[in-house]
Amino acid sequence: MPADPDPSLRLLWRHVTPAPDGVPARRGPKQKLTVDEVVDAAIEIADREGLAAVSMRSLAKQLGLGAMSVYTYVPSRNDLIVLMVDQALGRTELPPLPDELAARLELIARTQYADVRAHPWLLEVAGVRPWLGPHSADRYEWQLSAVEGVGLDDIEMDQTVSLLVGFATSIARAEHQVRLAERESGTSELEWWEANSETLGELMAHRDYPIAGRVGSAAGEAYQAASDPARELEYGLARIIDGVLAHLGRR
Amino acid sequence: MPADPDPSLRLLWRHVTPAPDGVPARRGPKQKLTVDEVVDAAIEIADREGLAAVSMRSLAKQLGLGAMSVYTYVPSRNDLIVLMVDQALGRTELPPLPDELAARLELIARTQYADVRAHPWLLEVAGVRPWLGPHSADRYEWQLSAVEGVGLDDIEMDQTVSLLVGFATSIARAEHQVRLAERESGTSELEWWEANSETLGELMAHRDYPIAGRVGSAAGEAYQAASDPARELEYGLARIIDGVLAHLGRR
DNA sequence: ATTTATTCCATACGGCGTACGAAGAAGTTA
DNA sequence: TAACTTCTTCGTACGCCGTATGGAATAAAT
Repeated sequence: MPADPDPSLRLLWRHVTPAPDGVPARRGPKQKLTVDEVVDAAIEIADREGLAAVSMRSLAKQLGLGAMSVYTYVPSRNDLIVLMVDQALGRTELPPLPDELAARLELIARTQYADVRAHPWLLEVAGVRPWLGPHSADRYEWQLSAVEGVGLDDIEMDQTVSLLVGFATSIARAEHQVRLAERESGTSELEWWEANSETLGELMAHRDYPIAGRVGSAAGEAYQAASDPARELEYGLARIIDGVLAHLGRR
Repeated sequence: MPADPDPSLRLLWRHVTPAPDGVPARRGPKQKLTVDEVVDAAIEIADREGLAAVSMRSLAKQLGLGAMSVYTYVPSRNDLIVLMVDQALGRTELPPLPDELAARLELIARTQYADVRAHPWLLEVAGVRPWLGPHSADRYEWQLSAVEGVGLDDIEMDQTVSLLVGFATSIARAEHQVRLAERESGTSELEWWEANSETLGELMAHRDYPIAGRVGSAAGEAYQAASDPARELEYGLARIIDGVLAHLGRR
């Protein structure tokens, strides 16, 4: 006998299941809001101030509810986050797939990158079950369809999609870490460097970093910053696509 | 006039700087412990129970101190985490570099993967400044030396290292997410699937997922789990290395 | 009209990081 | 030696957090 199913699953798929039974006819007072409105409000806060700012109390205030009333819409904060993820993914329409395989691979990565940049708090989600909501499922189907029929076996299709998505996410994450640190500390990256580069140089002078020193300053000059995510995306994507195409060509 | 330098910087490099001035001769009572002992204890907790379990109170208890006494060693929890990162990275000796370029690229990724698996809480670190401690600097120098003199320009060297490290990290992260969810929810991945696969199947039946359905079950059979990080690492790494070599061959 | 299920919410509990200030220890100075 | 200064240790407290509990109001079912 399996344990009870996760309650958030039915909540996730609430829009695709028809009415659960003939007439629901709930008893008590009508709810003031819908689950969608609650989740949208949470997404709005997270977009603006990060996932940490989505507390049950702040969300309740935004909705004009008492703190505990949120729990009549959503069983817990973790479940709320699961709903936020799927709802946020549902906001972007999946673009049509181009004819060229390379362009399709690129599109998988760029779509992921764009979505994660639109909702950077997606990168802060941790400790919840892998998202298996309708919009994530739609997206996975779309991603797989981009590599269907090109000569990859089923496992390789999954791995290729993972590779592209994982890479795009890791670029966005590096970028996000900087913003997060800026928000937490209250000082911008530039201010931090101005305040600390002298000290850092003095400390590092006790050791020898010939290559890192040369590469670091070349990168600093080229980027006018410590890193340039956009260029890293271009470079890595080009290498990965080449690698996948070479793999197929070898068949 | 730049702002004051970050105090955690001097703490990070405390072992490579010589004595700050002739004789330190601090006044008050001697400290019972050293910063290294404090950071080691924090790493021990994090290795065992995750970064969230490293609270100032739990750490103090482990050290036999009052909660606030920890602040005489370390200015804040965030600074502690910065020290933990660099100290943990210093635990692994950087292996010698092989002769073959492909093997060197592989080693960069595998070393990163192994370290992050040894200290999974590294993946939970967020909102702190990019680590610029002595051990991270050593590692960056080592990584760059693996791609030095192979025909990449300085920027590409940095990007190649980023690509490999980012990819290895993203694999480890996918793996860690599962463990984290297991710890948070108290149910294993297998239990969750047994409890929910039926419900999930019923919900997904309302939509059509032809490719995802086929690929998902193929992957499930091959992996005996929802995913297989080890194989994803092999696959992705092979593609990336091919891509980088092709890039060089084109010169 | 009564019962029952449901919403909304006030209160409270045990956690968190850390600001503040008191007590005592170990150097420096008179 | 005595007074002063600086530093460590730590108890207390503040304002956050997620959420358990239970009471009042509401609407459907009986």
